[in-house]
Amino acid sequence: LVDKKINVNIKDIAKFAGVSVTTVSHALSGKRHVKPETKNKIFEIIKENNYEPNIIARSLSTKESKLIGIITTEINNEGYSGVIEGIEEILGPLGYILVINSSGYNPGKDTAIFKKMNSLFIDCLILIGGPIELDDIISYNTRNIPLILVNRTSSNSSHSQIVLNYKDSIINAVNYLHDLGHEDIGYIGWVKKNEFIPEEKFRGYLEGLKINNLNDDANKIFLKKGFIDNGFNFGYNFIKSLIKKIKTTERLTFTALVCQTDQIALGVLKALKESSLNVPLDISLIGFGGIDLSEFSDPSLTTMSIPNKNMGITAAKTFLEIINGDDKELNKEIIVDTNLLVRSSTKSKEKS
Amino acid sequence: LVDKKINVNIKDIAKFAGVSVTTVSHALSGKRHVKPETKNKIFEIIKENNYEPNIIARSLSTKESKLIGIITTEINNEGYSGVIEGIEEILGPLGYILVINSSGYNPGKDTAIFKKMNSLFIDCLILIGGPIELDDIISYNTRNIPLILVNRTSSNSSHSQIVLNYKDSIINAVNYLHDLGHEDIGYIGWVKKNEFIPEEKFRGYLEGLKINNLNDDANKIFLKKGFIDNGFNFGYNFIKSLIKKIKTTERLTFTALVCQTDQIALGVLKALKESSLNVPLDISLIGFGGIDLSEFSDPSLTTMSIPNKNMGITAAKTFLEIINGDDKELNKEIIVDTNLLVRSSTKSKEKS
DNA sequence: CTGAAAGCGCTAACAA
DNA sequence: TTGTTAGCGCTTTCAG
Repeated sequence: LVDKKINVNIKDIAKFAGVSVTTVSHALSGKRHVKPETKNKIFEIIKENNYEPNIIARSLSTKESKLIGIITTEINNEGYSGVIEGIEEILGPLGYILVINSSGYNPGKDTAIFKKMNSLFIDCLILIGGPIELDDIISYNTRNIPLILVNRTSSNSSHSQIVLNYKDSIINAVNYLHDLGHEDIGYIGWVKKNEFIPEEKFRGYLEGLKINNLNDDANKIFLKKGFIDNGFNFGYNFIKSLIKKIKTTERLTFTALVCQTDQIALGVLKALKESSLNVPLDISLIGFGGIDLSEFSDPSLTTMSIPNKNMGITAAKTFLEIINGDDKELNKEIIVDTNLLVRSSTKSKEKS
Repeated sequence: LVDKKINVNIKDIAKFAGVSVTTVSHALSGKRHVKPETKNKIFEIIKENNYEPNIIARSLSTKESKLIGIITTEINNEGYSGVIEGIEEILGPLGYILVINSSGYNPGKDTAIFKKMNSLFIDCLILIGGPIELDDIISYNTRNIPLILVNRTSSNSSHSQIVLNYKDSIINAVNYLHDLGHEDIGYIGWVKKNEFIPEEKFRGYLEGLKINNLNDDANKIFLKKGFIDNGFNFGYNFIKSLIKKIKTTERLTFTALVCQTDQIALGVLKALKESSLNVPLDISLIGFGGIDLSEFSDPSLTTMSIPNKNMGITAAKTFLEIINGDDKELNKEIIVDTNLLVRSSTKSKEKS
């Protein structure tokens, strides 16, 4: 199907300009001086013929590609596409092209993708989300390109990472609720082995309680063991069955609830409303993420917002620093903070 | 920085196996018979050495790449990343890798990106969103790869397209509102020269009125000329100033409003609520898109939902049909329908 | 059933 | 300031 007929190539340009391919190559790259007149003529001919250097051939020769590999657990994820947007904002204008594949949550899939991308001579691999395990990928990194993790951590140290301060973020959330006068602060979420982020958030909750001289109480902690694939439903169903169980709504063990994600918070919100519980009058709710949705729910959600696009920008800049910098430091770690967005799902608890 | 040290290559494998590179190549591609024992030995050695064929070198030779180029106006767009998700779901398991760049709304940028991607020997270009203009891209398609448009149309015919039935969708929306008893159905949105989709939607509105024997009334049509960069704000501000102008809310010219996008609808909704107008009691609202947000607003939004992921899946399958099919048809057109999602922002108008 | 060798379009070492 | 040429890792024609 595809025609084998090719575009005009460097040899053609050289011929038209009456110079050697080397000269054309150097006129293009600027890696050695070319007489201005020659250069001008070459560029003229390039323009005339709409010549575009062949990236593939160049890469085969240089083992570099101006390609940025991105492996993400899911592409259709507001936060992750925000990160990608940030990466592209910085690297796009510099001529980089993004090569993207998603690994789902299948173990080993990311490694398989990376092997392929490696053979594309990508200049950098950015991993967005995913498990702690990274050894395989590192072992296949035969060209020692920079590895940058976003929303993903690893015990291994031969990579850089842009990481949210999950623990402190949740501590801030607890502080904020306590400042509002809440003493009975609950937590809803999930944890899973080898999933760093949920664990870290929960740790923040416990630490936040301690800091505020509050006791952790199993009756206020709703922690599912294992992965949740739909936060909305999880939050919604959880509250529904909780309320069913306690029959009378008087007996809720908490006046404020820290939700591991905005999605969970929104599900919780919906269920509470359906049970005629008012947010924030009866229950204060705080989410995590700052997804678009959180602004438009009713009431709008107070949340710890993640600067996704900025994290992408930071990842891109980190890459540039690594390849341009003097130190060639390969394992930078950059901590990013969330912002507390105070909206309408939290309220001070005055009556006691 | 990057080590020039390379991976094990086909020559190494050939040497280890005691055969020629040709044989290894053919064992891999299956394009000519290789003695089973030889084949087994080759695969054994490949496995032992974690050999991964170099895509770059292969592409340079074959002018094909197993790369799918995607150019989109914006990557961080719920609908578009839904499309991309669908594409990847089909093509990922087949070994394709996505190469993505966004053009913003800069004229000509898509062409520049395509020239680059073309030199990467992408096997297919999928364009998600963007203007009608396509001639430049087509003229640079020197390898005659399939061009597939999603959420984008063009007068040119040397491409395939997956296109929503915008007009009929809006007609359905109008029908639905009329069935609910509404006679005063308004429209809010924008149009712009060379932007097919907004125009087509508006046309659907006018046609819907006609079908239902309703008159189009300039007082019910709120159409901004020119691009809107924030639908929420547009809808919100528009209603705010409208209500300010008419002073008394009694004099709204419509009892139901067709909104060009969900974003606009949500902005309108917010403004109406702030003016103590009840949706759907006072005003019925219908959106377009079916974005996540639309489900969680209060009231939840009745909307014509776009099957984004399915459109991506359809685009991917169209590509496969083109390259595998017998007819090699290069200009398929596939029409996709929206679904009317009846939720809580619309209500029958009984009193008159 | 298998190999040798040319060639894809570019870069860069070496030479001038 | 410029050119010659080998080579990147693969596919494929032609020849056995």
